[in-house]
Formats: sequence, C-alpha cells, structure tokens
Amino acid sequence: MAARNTINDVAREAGVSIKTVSRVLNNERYVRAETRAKVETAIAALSFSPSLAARSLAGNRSHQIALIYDNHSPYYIHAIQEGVWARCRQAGVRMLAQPADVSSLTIAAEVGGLIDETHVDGIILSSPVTDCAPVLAELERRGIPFVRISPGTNHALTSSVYMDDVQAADDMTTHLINLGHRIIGFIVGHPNHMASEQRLFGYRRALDRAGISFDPERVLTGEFDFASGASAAESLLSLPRRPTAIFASNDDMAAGVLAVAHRLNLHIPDDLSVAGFDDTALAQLVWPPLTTIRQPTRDLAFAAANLLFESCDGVEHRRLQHELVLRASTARVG
Amino acid sequence: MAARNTINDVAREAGVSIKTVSRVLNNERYVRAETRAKVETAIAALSFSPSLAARSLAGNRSHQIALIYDNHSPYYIHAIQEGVWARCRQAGVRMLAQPADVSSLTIAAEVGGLIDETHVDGIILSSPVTDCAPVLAELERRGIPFVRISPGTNHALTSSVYMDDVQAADDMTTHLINLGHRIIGFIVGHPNHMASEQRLFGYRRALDRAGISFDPERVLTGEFDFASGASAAESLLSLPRRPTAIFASNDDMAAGVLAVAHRLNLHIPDDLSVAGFDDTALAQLVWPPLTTIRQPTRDLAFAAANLLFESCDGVEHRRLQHELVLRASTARVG
DNA sequence: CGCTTATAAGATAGCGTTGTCATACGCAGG
DNA sequence: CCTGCGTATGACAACGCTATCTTATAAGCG
Repeated sequence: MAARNTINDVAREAGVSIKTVSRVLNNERYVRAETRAKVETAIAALSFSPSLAARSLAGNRSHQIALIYDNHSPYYIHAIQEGVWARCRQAGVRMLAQPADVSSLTIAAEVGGLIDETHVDGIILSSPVTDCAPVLAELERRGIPFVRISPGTNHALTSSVYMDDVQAADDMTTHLINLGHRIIGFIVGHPNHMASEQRLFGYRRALDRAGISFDPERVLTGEFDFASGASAAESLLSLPRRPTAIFASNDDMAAGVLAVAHRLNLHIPDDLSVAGFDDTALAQLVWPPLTTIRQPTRDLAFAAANLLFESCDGVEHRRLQHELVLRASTARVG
Repeated sequence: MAARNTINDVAREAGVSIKTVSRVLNNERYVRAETRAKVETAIAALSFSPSLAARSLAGNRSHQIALIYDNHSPYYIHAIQEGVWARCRQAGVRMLAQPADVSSLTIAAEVGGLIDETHVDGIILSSPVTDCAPVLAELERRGIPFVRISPGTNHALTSSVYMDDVQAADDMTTHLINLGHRIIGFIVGHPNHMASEQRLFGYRRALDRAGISFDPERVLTGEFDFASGASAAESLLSLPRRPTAIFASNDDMAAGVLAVAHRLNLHIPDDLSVAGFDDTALAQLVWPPLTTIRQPTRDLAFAAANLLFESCDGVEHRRLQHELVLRASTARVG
C-alpha cells in the first residue's frame, strides 16, 4: 500500500520547487537544461506519474479526451478505438471510450454529464453520433472542441475526417458492371447512418453512367448486421429476374448474403458475385473472402485525434483514400 | 462556453451548505428526506454532475475503475467491455478501457502509471493479462483491489470469474466422439493464454475416457487468429490419415479451418466436421454456422465488475456455465 | 429536569496540481 | 553605473470536492 508519490516528493528529490517540476512536466520554457535533467532524473527515480485529477482541477487542461460511439460492429469500434488510442498515447493523453445510444432521449444530457465529470479537453464522435443533433447542439453550446469521423451532415460545423463514400460505392458498382453484371442487387445500410444514403447514391450514379436503369425492387434496406443482410439476400434472390451480383453496404451484411447463397447451394462467385464494404477483418474470415472497399477506419480515427490535438485554428477536413480490394467473391458474370 | 456548475451553485440554489449537497451526492445518512429532495431538485435544475477530478482528489474514491486487456479478438474485447460497462453504469462508476501489451517490458510501469494518474478504485484484468506476473506483482504491491476474468494461474490471489475450460473442451470432444469421429484434429490456442492448455487437457481427457489413443501429430498450436487456424488446418488435412473432425480452440481459428476446407472443396459437415470455441458473433457469420462452446463472455465481465464492487471481504470465485451450441458445422462421420 | 445519545447540518482544512505574481540574475545599451 | 529586458525560479492561491470536526436540535431515560 505504498503511498502515492506527489510532485512534492519529486521537488524534494530534485532540490527544486514544485513549480519547476510542474514546468518540466508541461514542457514549459525557462527551465535550464541542467535543472530539467535533475527533475527528469527524480521523476524516473520515483516513477512519478502526475495525478490527472489534480491537473484537471488546477489547470485548464485535463489531458483526457472522449471517444463517443454507437455502432454495433465490433470490428469497426475496435479499429476506431485503436486508431484514437494510438494517437493519444503519442500525445500523453488518456482516451475515454464511451458507448452511447443515439436513439436515447437523454443522450445530450449524458454527454454533458461526461464533460462535467471528466473535464475532457475534446471529443471525437464516430458515426452515427456524428449526426445526432442533440449531441451536436450540446457540444456547440459548451464550446468544447470536437472532431467527427465520417460525418454525413453539417460539414461546416467542425473539423472532420472522412472518405468518399459516394465514389467508393461508385467504384464497386462500376467494378461489377465491368465484370458484365447488369442485374445488381443493393443492400442499403442502417438508416441512421448518413453513409448509407451516400453509398446508395454512388451505386445509382454508376448505374446511370453505364446506362443501366435503376430498379427500386433491387434495393433493400438493412441495418448493417448479418441478419438483415441475410434476409435482404433472401428477398433479392427470390426475385423473378434474379440478380447476378449483390453489393451490400458493409461486410457484415455481405456475410449474410454469403450464408444465404451457401444455403441455396449457389456457388460463389460463379453463380453470384457478392461485394461488401469496409474491409473489416470479417471480410477475410468468410468464404470466399470478400471483394470489398477498404475503408481506412483505424487511420481515420488516428487522423481525427490528430486534428483534435493540432487544430487550434478553425475547421479542417481531411479526406482519406479508400481502395477497391479484389478478392474471391466477385467474378465475371457466368 | 457556459461555466461549469459546481457544488456551490447547487448549495446556493437549494439553500443548504455544500457539505449537505455532498451528503446527498454520496448517499450518506443524516439528511432529512425534505432536505434531500430540495437538493435533488437543485441538482436536476442545474443539471449538475460532480467533477470526478475533485472527488478523486478530496475523497478516497475516484468513482473510476480500469479494464485492462491484451486480446486480439475484437469480438471478445467488445463483449468484455460491454459487460463491465453495463455494471459500471449501474454503479455510477466510470470505466477506463486500457489496452496493454503483455510482452512489453514496461507493462508493470504502465499499469502503475495508470493507477497513479487516474486514482482508479479497482481494476479488472482479462486474459492474458490475468496471468502476467509483473502486473500481478505491481497490483499486489499497491494493494489495489482487482478481479480477474478467466485467470489460468494463482487462483488464491484474487477474486475471479471463470468458466470450466477443461470440461467445455471435454464436452465438445465427447460430442465429436459421439458422432462417430475417431480421428480428431485439435488446434491449441495462443501459448500465452492459460485457457489454451486447459482446453487441450479437456480434449485429451475426453479421448482417454473413450479409449482413443492420443496422437501428438494431430495437435497443432495456433495463435487464436484466422491465419494460424488456416495454416494448422492445411497441415492437419494433409496428414496421411486425414482427420474427420477438427476442433479449434476458438472461433477465429475455426473460421480458418472452414476457409481451407472450402478451398479444398471439402463439404462441411459431410466431409469434415469443424468445431469452434467461444461462440463469438463470428460463429454465426461464417458458413456453415459453427458448432461451438458458448462462453458467457459478457456475463463473465459483468460478474467481474460485480465482484469488484461488492467484495469487500476476501477472495471469491464465481464460475459461470458454458454451453455446447450445436450448429451446422458438425455431423455424424460419413 | 438534566444528562446522554441520535440525528441533522455547517465550517473549514486539504487533496495535488497549475496559474499568477513576485523575485533574482545576467547582460546589453545609454 | 543604472535601466530594462530576457531568462530562470519560487511563493502562494485556487480548482471543486470530501473528511473531520463542530454545533444545533430532537429524542430517550432515570
């Protein structure tokens, strides 16, 4: 039950005042190199870590930021957490991972409470919290810096990082068209994610350009999960003119399509091409491995944290490149 | 940029002293119901949330706990986080999710730093950090309460929650034997997880009981990930006497087995039975859905948090029930 | 009726940092 | 030699709570 080492212990050990230790801790100017070294030695000797509680209370920084998400894909969350965490680690800042529920009436109050309780210096929002009006209003009201990952609306509001969902969906659709597919089913994502609309738009744009007429019968809405992908696939595959390809708005739903196809004894990709979106780890765990769009999720998260730490000056947007990843689930139409 | 509401504001609003507000906040005795109501009204009116920083500094509780993990299965981590988080929410305690690297030389120092920085009241360790000696020593030294989820060693040390890995692996192996399988390949988990050994032991125990001789050739070690499962499957399936069933120590590796089987045009389960372990979401996302052991991961995590909050009094162990989940990846030997 | 005890509330110090202000030194310029 | 400025350091208050001690009132009892 060793008592906590405090800045006082370090100051005594180094033979300086606590203020000087504080200066070293915060990398301030006006400390002689020699003094700095003495202090750093003392810090190491006592393996001192300053109390975030005291720093938050006394200073105007808490050295903590929050990451708020409401997403049911473990892969996505994992990648987001990992990216933000990596950047925080570099910056010596602690990340608070905070699940939320965008459909809750109290979400704004909860976010407000989080800020009051923890004094976080900034916030990173991931989809769909990025477009949750009550939360955005609350953050604006408090004037706390925040960055959004792949926001769908209101781009002028804050800094953000994103990828071009429209172009990516267009790329994938074009890929399928180039393989000779003309009847391409599409499974839209969860309605509360703005990316869902955009991916649908990209799908339509590619069809238009190729002169293929858009048939609303071939477009079903899912919820970004396996089950909804599977049930959409069942409907699509029992259409009179059966699609030769199905493009799902994320990998989980594409996995659902694969499962249904297997159950119907359709050989993939010969009887049916299947495409996903995101390139989560799942894309390579299913059979056959999915042709998908690589969304640089971890890098988006890393870049978001980066923007939060750097951008003192106004709103900034960073677009990251997506990539069409060809695997074994798509092929030339048979 | 609304200024933070403090306990002083609440006290003024309610017409009481700050100490009385503090009493209400901490649910202390000796507050008249009427006074309590006044204070609660004021708290609600100002939507006041007390500063954790100030509470940590002044009191001997921080209202925060840490969850430390080093696990590369997003599904597993997700379930663990969710379980701990749910219980923390009930208790009004904040959870700090903290990735770590058990192979790092500085891990103990990092955990120590975490404790010093955040003043956490307790810690939950998940595998394999549960058996990381430097971390355990550091926590012991500091006398901070901690609970372990599925520890492999040193059970007397702390409270823990766990499932019976030996019995579970025995159950699955017995299931395969009952289906007529006699040549059963086994893929061991990552060597730094104690559960790996135990599952292997359960496999051997079931073989012994059935009078099937143990053949070390049929046992390969993986790392709990898809790729290692796939490469183990390749070796197993090119054995002169090819296994009719493969039991992988987790679902990710089982997914690897499925992929290799598909590539070799083996029909599952007719040509080969495949069994997993954990029943992560992945088990139902692959084709065919995996026969596996349901490990109550989320509930283990919930129970761990529960133990941490309740157990003032000594070491306690809580075993949760596993369950054999039969799906379509196993069948009677052809 | 006075003494003790339980209940209810307030006054104040202090947790471990940072912010602000004060102080001391060395050196350039008049 | 004095002034002024950049540099380097320290003293001390303050952040928003809880712990401890103190005080005030009500209740119980011989």
